[in-house]
Amino acid sequence: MYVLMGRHSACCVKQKLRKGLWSPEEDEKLLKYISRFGVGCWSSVPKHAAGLQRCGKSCRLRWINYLRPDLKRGLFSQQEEEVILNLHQVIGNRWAQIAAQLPGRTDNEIKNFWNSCLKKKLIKQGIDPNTHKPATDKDHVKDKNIEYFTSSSSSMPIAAELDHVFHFNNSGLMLSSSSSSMESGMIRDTFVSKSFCDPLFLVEFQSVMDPLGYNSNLLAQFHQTNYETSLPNLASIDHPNGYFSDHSGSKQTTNNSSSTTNSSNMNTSLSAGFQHMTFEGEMLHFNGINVKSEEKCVGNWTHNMHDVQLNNASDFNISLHGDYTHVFHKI
DNA sequence: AAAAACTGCAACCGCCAGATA
DNA sequence: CTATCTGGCGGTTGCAGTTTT
Repeated sequence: MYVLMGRHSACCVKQKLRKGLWSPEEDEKLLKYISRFGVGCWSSVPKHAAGLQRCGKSCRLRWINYLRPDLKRGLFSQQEEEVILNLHQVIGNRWAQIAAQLPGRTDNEIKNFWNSCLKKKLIKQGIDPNTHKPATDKDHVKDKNIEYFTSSSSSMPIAAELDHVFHFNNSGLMLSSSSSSMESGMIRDTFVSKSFCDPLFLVEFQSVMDPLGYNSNLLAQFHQTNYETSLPNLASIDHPNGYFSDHSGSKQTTNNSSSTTNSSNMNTSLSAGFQHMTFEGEMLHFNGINVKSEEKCVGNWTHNMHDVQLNNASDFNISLHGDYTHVFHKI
């Protein structure tokens, strides 16, 4: 007989298992089972957990969303909220991946928080929660340097790319940059790959965000360039988790000397997308050149665009919190 | 005070991909 | 190679508690 696998309702009906809210007794039975057999084969739970009339799928969910000892619970902090907002802007409703960046939070919890709170908050602020752009501003986003892409296979929001997109590999180091000719699907695939889930890449946007989630400094900077007609999508500026863009490939002629296209001259462009991140490693790849930090980079970086300065043709500094400077050398 | 509307959240649904037989 | 099994994920539902009318 054909059984629709993976269908919770079908298996529950077939096995005459309980549904609905879990009782404390059931929780206890599940905990007992897990402490004895560990987390693993959920389908065997109903067999081995004495008296627990729940299907494996239900048990798994209960454990992940409620019983797991490392769950944080409680209200989301401002920092967590910002992480969610920024990640959602870039990767959309990929709750599991967002949850991977927030220790102690579950995808379900984040999803609920988004649907019940954050979404409404954005709408209230006149921001389309799908695109993270002003709700009335749907048609303006297009110029030669900014391309927005949409997904044909999911409800992911629009994200933006500029001329270069940088990636990290699984060990947390940046691997390569990609030009704007890159297929948008490739960008997304890269971005949502395993490296993205690396906890080392926890990104926090806490220092210079305005309440809308946009960095007003960056916004201003952005408008100083030739992008006057386009409101920057945060995704194009503050790419979290080892992903950021610059606009070095554009033919800009602003009075800002830092906005030229020379690969060694990357301060403004770099900082525009490189604002606050956590990563580990020494080797990075910026703007088509390899750079090596003077020391191993571990921990959070918080800086704003003004803290990045070019020393000479091959070195640049990033000041951390204004009192510590991280030096990079071209190699 | 009672009913209606709203809200938050736990849990279910159904699809999918990878593993295994 | 195909069918089956399993776990994972995002979308959705339904319930209980709270707020509003």
